[in-house]
Amino acid sequence: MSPREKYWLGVWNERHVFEPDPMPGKKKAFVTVPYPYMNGPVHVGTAFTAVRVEFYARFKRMQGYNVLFPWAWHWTGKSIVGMSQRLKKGDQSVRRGFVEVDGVPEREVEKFVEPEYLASYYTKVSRQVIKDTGFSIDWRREFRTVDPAYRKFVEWQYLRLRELGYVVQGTHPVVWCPFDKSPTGDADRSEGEGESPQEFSLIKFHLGEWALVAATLRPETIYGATNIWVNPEEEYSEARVDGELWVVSSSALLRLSEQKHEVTPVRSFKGTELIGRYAVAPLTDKSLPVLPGTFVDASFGTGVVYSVPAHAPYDLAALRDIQEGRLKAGRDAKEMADRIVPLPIISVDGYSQVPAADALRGHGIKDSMDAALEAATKEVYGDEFHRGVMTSASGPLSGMKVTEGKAKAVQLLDGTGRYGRMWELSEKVVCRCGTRCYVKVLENQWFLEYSNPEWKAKARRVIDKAAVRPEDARAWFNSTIDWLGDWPCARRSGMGTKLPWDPEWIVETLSDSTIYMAFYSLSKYVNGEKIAPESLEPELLDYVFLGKGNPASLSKAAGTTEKRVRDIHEEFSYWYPVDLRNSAKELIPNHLTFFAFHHAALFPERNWPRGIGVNGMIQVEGKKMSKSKGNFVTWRAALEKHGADGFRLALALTADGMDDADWRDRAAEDARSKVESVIPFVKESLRSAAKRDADMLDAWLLSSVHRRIVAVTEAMEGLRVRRAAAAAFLNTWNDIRHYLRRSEHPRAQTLQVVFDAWARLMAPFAPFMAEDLNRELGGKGLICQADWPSLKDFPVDEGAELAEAVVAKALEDARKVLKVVVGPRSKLNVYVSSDLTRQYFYELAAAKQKGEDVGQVVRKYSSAKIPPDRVFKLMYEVGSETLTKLLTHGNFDEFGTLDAASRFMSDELGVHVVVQKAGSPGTRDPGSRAKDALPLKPALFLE
RNA sequence: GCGGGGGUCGCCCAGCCUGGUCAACGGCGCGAGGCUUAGGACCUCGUCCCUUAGGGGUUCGUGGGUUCGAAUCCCACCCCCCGCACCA
Repeated sequence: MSPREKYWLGVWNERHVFEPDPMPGKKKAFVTVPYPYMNGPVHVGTAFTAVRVEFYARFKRMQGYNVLFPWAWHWTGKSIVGMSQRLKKGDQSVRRGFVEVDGVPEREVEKFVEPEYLASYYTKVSRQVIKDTGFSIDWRREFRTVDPAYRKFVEWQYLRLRELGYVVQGTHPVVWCPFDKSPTGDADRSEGEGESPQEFSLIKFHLGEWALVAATLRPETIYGATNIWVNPEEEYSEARVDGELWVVSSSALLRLSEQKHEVTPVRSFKGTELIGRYAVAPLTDKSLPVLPGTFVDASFGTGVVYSVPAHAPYDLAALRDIQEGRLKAGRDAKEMADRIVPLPIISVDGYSQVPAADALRGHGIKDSMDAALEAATKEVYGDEFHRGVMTSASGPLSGMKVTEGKAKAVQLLDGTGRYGRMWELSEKVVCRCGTRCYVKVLENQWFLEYSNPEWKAKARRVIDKAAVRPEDARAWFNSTIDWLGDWPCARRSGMGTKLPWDPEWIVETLSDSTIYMAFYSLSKYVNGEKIAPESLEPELLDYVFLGKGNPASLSKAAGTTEKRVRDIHEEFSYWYPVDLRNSAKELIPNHLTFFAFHHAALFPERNWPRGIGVNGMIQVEGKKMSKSKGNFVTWRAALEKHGADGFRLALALTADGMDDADWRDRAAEDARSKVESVIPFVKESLRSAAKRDADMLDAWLLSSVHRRIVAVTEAMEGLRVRRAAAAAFLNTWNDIRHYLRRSEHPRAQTLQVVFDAWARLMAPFAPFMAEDLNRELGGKGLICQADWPSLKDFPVDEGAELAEAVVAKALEDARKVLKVVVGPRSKLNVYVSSDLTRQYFYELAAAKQKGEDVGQVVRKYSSAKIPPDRVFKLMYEVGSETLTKLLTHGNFDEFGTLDAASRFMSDELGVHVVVQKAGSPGTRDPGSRAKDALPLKPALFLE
């Protein structure tokens, strides 16, 4: 950190400039960003989202608002615990992540086996980097989501939600890790991302007194079944399942019992025992031989598969393995296999009668261990499912589409009593902890009932009433509200708050983060030890957040004063509702929508959020940022490399709205050098400035600054941060540069007021430099507490703007001419239009604009010898804005303007520029061009 | 598949809502010049094609349409990114 940065941080801190308390009567802005999850250090992505709120906070403060921007840390959840456990187990990749990516010293990593330590370490380093970046945060309100007071707050919230009937219990299949004893979401998996529980059909084949149970996704193919596969190497079990005697793989028993089936094992045996026996299929009553299939995975489904060689590439390949002797089978089994021919029951365009055979050929598959079988299977299943038709060989299904046949088959099978269901994953899923996952049916799971139509309607009204920035995001919110179903809001493991009425369950991490912005009012008192966490009983919180109950008796129960309790309620009432909550767009489908739902449920309408901001995701050098790709950029690393102001400005300039940002080192360096050259530029400019009266050019600069102030203000209100920063920094700078170049003697007083405004415009983005600049300019006090530039000090001067536009246009035309003309170029004659032409132009343009008869005007000025088309064309060319300015400033002195600028134009063009007025006596006009001059379009002639 | 956002002159990107001032802002890169002992930084000019007078031609994913006029409006299509849940 540079000494300058350190200095200003110290000043802001000493003067408590970012520690607001309620100021009744003063307008307020309460702005928030989701607390970051502390399983790692904050990174450039966190910064990109948070800095938008930081800019907005500083902007609003300068506009005279009492601004509260608080911060907190998310510890709730199982990821922190999971990482800690993996480290403990000796997982080197986790360790490397800590050390190499996050930059944690070895001696600290040792202590990360304690999850709380891990989180507290990252909290410590993250807090410091946010402070060093100069965020205008009120740290008095900081908390962690595992703090006792916060737990009390979450308990209160869930008690009230349950009373409202929004928390309900239900049963649900989940991907389950038996080691963690917890559902395993996508992020928790090392294998099998995107897999979710699928419902398989169970079909029972009679084998003596047993039901040999096969699992399938294609029950309609029962009509094409030719045999049954079991893996001779695997262990199978006889067991009583839901009152019947089943035979399935031993591993399937566990899964069945986890899926609410009543399972009592009887005995187990090797798969070989089943080989060569016959089992009877339902519906067709065919006796099918049981054959050895080494491709059968016992830990998938029931470990029993019925074979449909016409339509399943695996089955056909395995059958041929036996028939052609690649797989050793017993003599009986071999004979049984030899008698089997594929039995087609589905026809598909583009395939022969036996699609499986086509697929084997097409993929060059030789045996049942071929890796290409996976793809071949997908292909055949897909085509059959979408385009297949059941043939007459499929009995009652014949003529149906496959999709219909499937439903019909289920119905028929169910009627025989030889049908069941089982949840399964179609691909292998492995938990980060290394354990293979399966589907468990969770009972008595607690849900937030987001499917409730009344709740949905209310949430929708929250969004309708809120300002959503950018506006495009609103449609996404609305479709999310429609789509959202019940959300499991509690789980068994990880850090967090227990459900008060069912302490087996811990409130899930997204579900405890919905209305916590309200807690920032209270946390100030808790941190200041003005109220004890254990006294925060639900009734007291009802008063704090809802104004319900009697503060006198509540304060007594809480062991504090009535005034204290009233103060806390006042604090909440002052700051709430949230004026802006900003997050990255991937939080729309969950957090931000939950935020709307819960406010709708718990708070009266006046406390619903007023503003929601959404930004894009961040990429690094054009690629998605990830720890494994090695392009992970921590906030700390970026800050140290580019300095606080450079880092902030670079983030500001990288993207707007919901667009994804691209973090480029080069761009950040550029931003830094821009910030750093501001003050030298200002000093140098002031040194060469002169004391003189204001002229047209000074008026122009003030007018331009007026436009910039408007642009920055509007962009900031709309959270168009990139646009705002570009206008504040770059465009304003360009205006000043133009002024300096254009003016022979830049005026000190003009520069002083312009620089003063410029410093303020830049202050939200580059606060350190802005403070320095403010001091350099002799400003008293702190710029972060100064007023936003006032438009009154920068009057619009259309005449001056018009004058500059005319000069710029003349220069542009002259450059074009100089570019194409070869030949003499020592002198450029510029002819301003004559009074007659000018009068003609004005009247014609005015007539055209008003839609009046132009012919009359043309006839009146026929002596000007200018075709009206030229005038109309020019009108378009200059644009309605400039044209209107011209027509309303009838006394605009074009000749005077250009004549005064002739020296400047000579310098710019490198030729001597002579400005003359057409029609005045003694005009030198060797090319006889003067007559062609029009207002805003002087004629040119090069000699 | 469903939902959301996008495809602009080498690259990044503005413009699109409210059609004409759009060959199209700004930044990067590149070229020329200035400054400097030199380099860097900084400043100026140029950077679709053609053009010996400010002009012309062809462009804004593709194909149609509306209009005197379309990057901007309408329709169809193609392509890219993101989300799709027990997870922060």
